[in-house]
Amino acid sequence: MDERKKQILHALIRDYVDVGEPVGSRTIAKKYDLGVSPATIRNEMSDLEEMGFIRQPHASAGRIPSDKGYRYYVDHLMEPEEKLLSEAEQQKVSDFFNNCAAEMEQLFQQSCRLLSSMTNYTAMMIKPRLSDSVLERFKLVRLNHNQLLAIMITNDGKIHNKILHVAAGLTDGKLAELEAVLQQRLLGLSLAKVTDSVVSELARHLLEQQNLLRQTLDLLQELLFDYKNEEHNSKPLIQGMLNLLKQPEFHNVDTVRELFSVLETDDVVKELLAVAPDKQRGTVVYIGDELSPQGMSACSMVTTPYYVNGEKVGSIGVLGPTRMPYPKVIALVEQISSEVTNKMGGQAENAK
Amino acid sequence: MDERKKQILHALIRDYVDVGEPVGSRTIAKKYDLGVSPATIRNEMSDLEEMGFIRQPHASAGRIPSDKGYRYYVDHLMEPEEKLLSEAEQQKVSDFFNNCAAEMEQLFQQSCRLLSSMTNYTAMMIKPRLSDSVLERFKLVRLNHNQLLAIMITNDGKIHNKILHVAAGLTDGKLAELEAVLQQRLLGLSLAKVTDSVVSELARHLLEQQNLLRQTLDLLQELLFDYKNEEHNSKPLIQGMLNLLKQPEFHNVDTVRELFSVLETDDVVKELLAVAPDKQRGTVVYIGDELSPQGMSACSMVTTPYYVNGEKVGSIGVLGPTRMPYPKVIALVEQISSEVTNKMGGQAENAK
DNA sequence: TGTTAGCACTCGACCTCTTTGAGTGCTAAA
DNA sequence: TTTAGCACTCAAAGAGGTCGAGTGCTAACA
Repeated sequence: MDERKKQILHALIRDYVDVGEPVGSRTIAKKYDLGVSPATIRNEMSDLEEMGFIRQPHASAGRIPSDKGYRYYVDHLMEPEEKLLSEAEQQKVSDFFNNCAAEMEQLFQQSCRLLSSMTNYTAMMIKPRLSDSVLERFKLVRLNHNQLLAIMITNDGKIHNKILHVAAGLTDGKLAELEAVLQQRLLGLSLAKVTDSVVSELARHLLEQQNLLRQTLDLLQELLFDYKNEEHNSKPLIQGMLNLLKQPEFHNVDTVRELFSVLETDDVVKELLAVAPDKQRGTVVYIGDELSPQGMSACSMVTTPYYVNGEKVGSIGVLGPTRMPYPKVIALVEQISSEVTNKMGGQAENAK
Repeated sequence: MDERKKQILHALIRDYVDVGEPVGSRTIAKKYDLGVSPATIRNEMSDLEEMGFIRQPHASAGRIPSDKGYRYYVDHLMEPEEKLLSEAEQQKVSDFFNNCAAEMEQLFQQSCRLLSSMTNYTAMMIKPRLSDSVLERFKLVRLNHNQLLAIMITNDGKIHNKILHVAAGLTDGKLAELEAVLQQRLLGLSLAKVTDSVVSELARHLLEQQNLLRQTLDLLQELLFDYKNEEHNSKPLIQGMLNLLKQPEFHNVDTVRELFSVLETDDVVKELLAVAPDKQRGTVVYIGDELSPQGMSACSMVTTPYYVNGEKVGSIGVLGPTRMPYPKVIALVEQISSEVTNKMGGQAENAK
């Protein structure tokens, strides 16, 4: 892979991403002046094709990058200055985060929407796992003789409730004791750490010292059960699916249907977003067939994690056609993810 | 509009809904035996076209129903027996509602999904307005010296929270008094009725008798503010947009994009669903251009309200192409809405 | 007067054929 | 090793032709 081949591949990809049509040798010679004639470029392109970096949609057409070509571009060819956001974009992002909602749930939604509108692709995000959030307050409030309201406040500022049915014999005094014990044992733990084992240890403790009913324990189990499953929370946010319809790649309804069906099964998206941060530090780009699920081979995905206290708690990403301006998209995703990280960090401080 | 014309229109619509292609005079003569020749039917169809009930997509094609034709069909031609659900469908619906989730939010989502999967169209629903739900419990819990947790439980079983910041001077005693007054004045009122006027009347009362700070009032205002706006709650549920892609009417990506954009702006959908129950008792069918927003003229919508304690609290409906089997869809929508009504009634009883 | 048969006519769908032009690969010369 | 020149390929777009479903009209019939 000599220098000139690199230049040609780079030029070809830039042009194709821009225009969306197969690029011929003449075009490259004219637009990007490499100091050689189209014929030379043709020879080089022939080599590049043999190496698998580009291909011809049909015999008498120009070349388009293959997945492998994009991969090489992303790994070796992209230049730092391509990644810069324009003045206006920079402005738009920081404006948004200066004025955005304080509430977490809304922040997530709106960040996602911003990302999708600025890239014109589909943005997706997994929210921090609930089980990572730390229990900051725990309250038991009596509603009436046999109903109790359990309140948990976590460090992300969320308030969780559950109505518990209790045996009639629970006096106010015992209730207060119970609350105190629970507070002592559970506060400061992440919901994940409030595992069954902690709960059951607590059970022994309560049974011996406080002489409280086993039933209370079952209730606690029940209370935490939802958050272990955390079905509703783990559903990824997806914004701007319609943007994809604007792309010429998706002008065929069947393709669209296939792709959207995949997106609708949240699991797939979740896996894609979730796997990324564990495997590798920072931003990950999936190109074409690297997206395992069927029906997405015409797509690429750029994802990056965001952090709270230095720990990866979720990811945010963009799904678009393989023919996407990778540097721009990567820059945007990273910019927004870092803003989210900031906001989350700030928010978490405030709540403490 | 003589009897034979009606028969021909009826036959034409049934056939077109079934097959999806323009219907010719020969087809009608063969399939539905009206005892007359194609020529006669041609003459009648010519009249029907002049009257605006049917039209020709192009000169040498068969006829298809116009919006007006569907309208006439829905208003005068549909026969009760067309509306019957099959054994299997009936079974599916009742099975679903026997095993469905107890929680409201899930019930709504799942009902919507059921409706969309059984019709193969898009189902949509507006949830009961929060401001209609009645305040059943009200609690103030102190978190620390300057934070208060306000808890409201409404008769739909929902728990609402808000953290309030209070002046440091609020003693436990005053807090209890405050809670008592608020309980006395607010319980049993719908959130809508807890209007600014009630709040401000309460303000006077508190200021005079309890000598509590104006600040507390502001907090209460703030507390209720969310529920008056109730942004998040009023967002309509939409399920099965992808189903529409299966319809031949939506094989053109531009049409799809236009339609989906309309659906994405919740307001439009909300209005459609919301207007229905006020205007008229029971099920409403919008056909083609009767759906005011641009980009939906190829669609029809069937909506019907559901009730709690005899009052309309929301609606559920189906959006599909104008070429839809109206009787079936109407029957399904009504069936499911009545099941939802049942469930809601039952649920409301339990919560009390 | 209403109904029917017959027939000419229309027009989209589909097929084939041709033209056009962008782009290549190859060869021979610089 | 690079370049110019040229023959070749192939999709896209357009033109022409056939087919068939379906109509409208007219004249005959009950």
